[in-house]
Amino acid sequence: MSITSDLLRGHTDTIILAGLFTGDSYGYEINKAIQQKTNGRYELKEATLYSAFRRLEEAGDISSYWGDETTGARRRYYTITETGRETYTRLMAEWKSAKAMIDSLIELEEKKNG
Amino acid sequence: MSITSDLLRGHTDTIILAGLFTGDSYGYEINKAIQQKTNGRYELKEATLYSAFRRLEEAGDISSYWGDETTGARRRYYTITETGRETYTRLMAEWKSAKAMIDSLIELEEKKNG
DNA sequence: AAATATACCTTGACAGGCGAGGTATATGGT
DNA sequence: ACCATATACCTCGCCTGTCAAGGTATATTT
Repeated sequence: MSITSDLLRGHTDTIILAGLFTGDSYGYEINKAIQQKTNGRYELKEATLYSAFRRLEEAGDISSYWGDETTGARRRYYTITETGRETYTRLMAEWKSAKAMIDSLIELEEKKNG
Repeated sequence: MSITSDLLRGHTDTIILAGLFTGDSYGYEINKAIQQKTNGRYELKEATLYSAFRRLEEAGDISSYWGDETTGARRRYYTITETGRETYTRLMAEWKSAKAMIDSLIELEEKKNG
């Protein structure tokens, strides 16, 4: 397992929902976008990516359809649903509170003098 | 699984090392401190806590000894090692970079106009 | 012909978290 | 005397997300 993977764990769904928020996309493209945004420091492994799609579709957060490519490899496009937008909002809020919580738990406390 | 548990996953070791950084402590006390710091919003489950101790001791990040309580339940105290301090420093740095990375991946991008 | 890029998918294993259960000592209430 | 509660430790086995490894297919470049 790579260095950051344990810390990124649990954010996969949020990352995907964020990627779909402003428009439909497909797995390969979403992953390329992630690599670009992180300057190649992070990518979703394919198995992780596609199992996340399954999970999200089962939960009703996204829906999918086959693209009508006449050339090249076929693409399965994903759309974020209204439920998915709500999930995204909730996950964002949870992240903000988790972030503060983690910071307070792992930073060393100043010793209170006097 | 509780709401935040997936987001906290992977931080257990760092939290424990932070708790031991300024002095020896034992499982029950460390967990109480976590509950206090988070105003009861978070706690390490016992199974999680003790399996983390095993992991950290095996890795050489902490060492342990039995307290000499003459009354009450026995306590196993843990000490952070020099290796553990280095691990803590590394995990903190990783957290800072992961935090920035996650933020950039899950926040919605402003549409660039013109 | 072979390598590379695009694009999807499945299987099986691993690791961390955790529910459930167990052990033991001390205190306070009835 | 009995019970609940708090303190304090431990183990077993399951669940879930991640991922290495493998597979399929089309199109382009060398």
